[in-house]
Amino acid sequence: MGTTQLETVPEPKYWHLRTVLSEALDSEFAVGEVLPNERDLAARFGVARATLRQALEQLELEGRLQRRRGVGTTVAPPRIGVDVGPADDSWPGISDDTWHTDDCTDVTPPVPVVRLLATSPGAMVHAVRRTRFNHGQPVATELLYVPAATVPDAADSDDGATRGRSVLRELRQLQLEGQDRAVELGSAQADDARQLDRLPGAAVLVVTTRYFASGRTAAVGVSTYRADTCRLTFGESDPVALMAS
Amino acid sequence: MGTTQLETVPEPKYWHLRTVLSEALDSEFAVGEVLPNERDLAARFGVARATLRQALEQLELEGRLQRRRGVGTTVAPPRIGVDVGPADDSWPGISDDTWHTDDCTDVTPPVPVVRLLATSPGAMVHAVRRTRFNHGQPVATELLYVPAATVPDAADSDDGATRGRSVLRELRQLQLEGQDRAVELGSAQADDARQLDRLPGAAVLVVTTRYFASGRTAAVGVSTYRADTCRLTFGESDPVALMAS
DNA sequence: CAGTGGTCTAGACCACCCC
DNA sequence: GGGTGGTCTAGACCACTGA
Repeated sequence: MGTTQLETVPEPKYWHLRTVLSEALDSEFAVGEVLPNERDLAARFGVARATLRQALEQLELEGRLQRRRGVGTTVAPPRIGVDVGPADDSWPGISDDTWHTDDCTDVTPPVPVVRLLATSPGAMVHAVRRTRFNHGQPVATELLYVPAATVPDAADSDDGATRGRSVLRELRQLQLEGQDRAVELGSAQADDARQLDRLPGAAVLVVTTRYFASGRTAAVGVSTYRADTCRLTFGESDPVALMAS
Repeated sequence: MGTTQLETVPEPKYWHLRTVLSEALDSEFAVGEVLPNERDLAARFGVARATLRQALEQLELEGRLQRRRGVGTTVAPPRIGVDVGPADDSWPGISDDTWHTDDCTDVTPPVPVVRLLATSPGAMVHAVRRTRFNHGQPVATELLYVPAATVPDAADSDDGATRGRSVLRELRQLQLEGQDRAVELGSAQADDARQLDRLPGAAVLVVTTRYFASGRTAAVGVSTYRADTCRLTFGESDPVALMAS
């Protein structure tokens, strides 16, 4: 990549740097290739390391770069499209092996979830923790909140994962009447970050799903997707359009 | 909080700061209230200003804070939910006054859009630029790419906005056969940033919509939503569930 | 004008990975 | 080990806002 001069314009240096690097990535680097380290790059562009890092952070947020401590900065592959319904797999993860059930505990859900579930404050619900994999990499973690009233027959096994699967099995026996979703930006808490192989505070897309059954909100799922590597897709709203490549 | 780890893991200062500030926002501040300036806050917590800013950036990304140069840092209101279909308003913005048509030009669309439209590379298409408002504030900008073949009768007016409305009118006369969407994280380019009253590089949610008609992709919309203030909602997939508050 | 957040610098040390 | 990115500091100056 050429060491272009940074002319003095009203444009911030880090932003100009981002553009220059972005173009270099397009033309001179292959996916997976390792970039020079930050100190060298900063010297090459004649800026402080902090300024260079601002540009790299932008590019990482955009899914162009992947940085790993102790390893280096590499060119990221294009984002993977992960389907986030609403599709045929009405209940969460039915007929799908992309989700792995990790655990199930009984908790008092956070306030926003209580509002969606319309349970009484302080009431305990099942919380099934799952991880979604794609090409062997974890792309999302999820907490599925299921009031005990929704799944009266769920087994009370000792093993959390087994118990979680039992809750899910019960769920699928219900007639799903509808669902709705919301997507917003968040930052990964410590535990989510660890599961997603990211640092705390990493940008994530939070998908909140409400599942309706028996005329009320039967469950609420809060899924946390890596924002750098994922593009959330919402399937065709009409089956006609399946031909487009 | 009782559960201490066996070995106290060194949590980054900025992350701890984020947590402390977040709790303070919950308990001691009202929406719209102005925080102390960054230099004072940094001194109060005994950290460098850059470290404090890292914490503030997190909170701003999460939609908890709003910072404006020359003014100060204020407590942000809860995110507004903006509907992003697929709803009855099948074609973009039909029966909706939340969108304002700004302009219409003929361009050769960027490569990803060309791929979605399946037009020949280098072919010109109409590009309608619109802005979405919510409570008087701009929340999104959009570029709607419409191949000339889709809207043969669109007026060739001089005024860009009039021309854009003409293209949209033509669109709505077509039978919409379906649409699909994708959501991903991006950073605002200079012009989008200006329209959204943000700085370049601000985090945005990019919604890409394909509209299908006449057995092919009739239009592609690329909408850019402010990630700090918006929660994208996807309407009920079944009308049964309209009772939940 | 004074005060705010935004940008930038030149260092330092730490946590992690791999050889 | 030596090399990487991650955190942190203590300054400086700039761009913008509003009185």
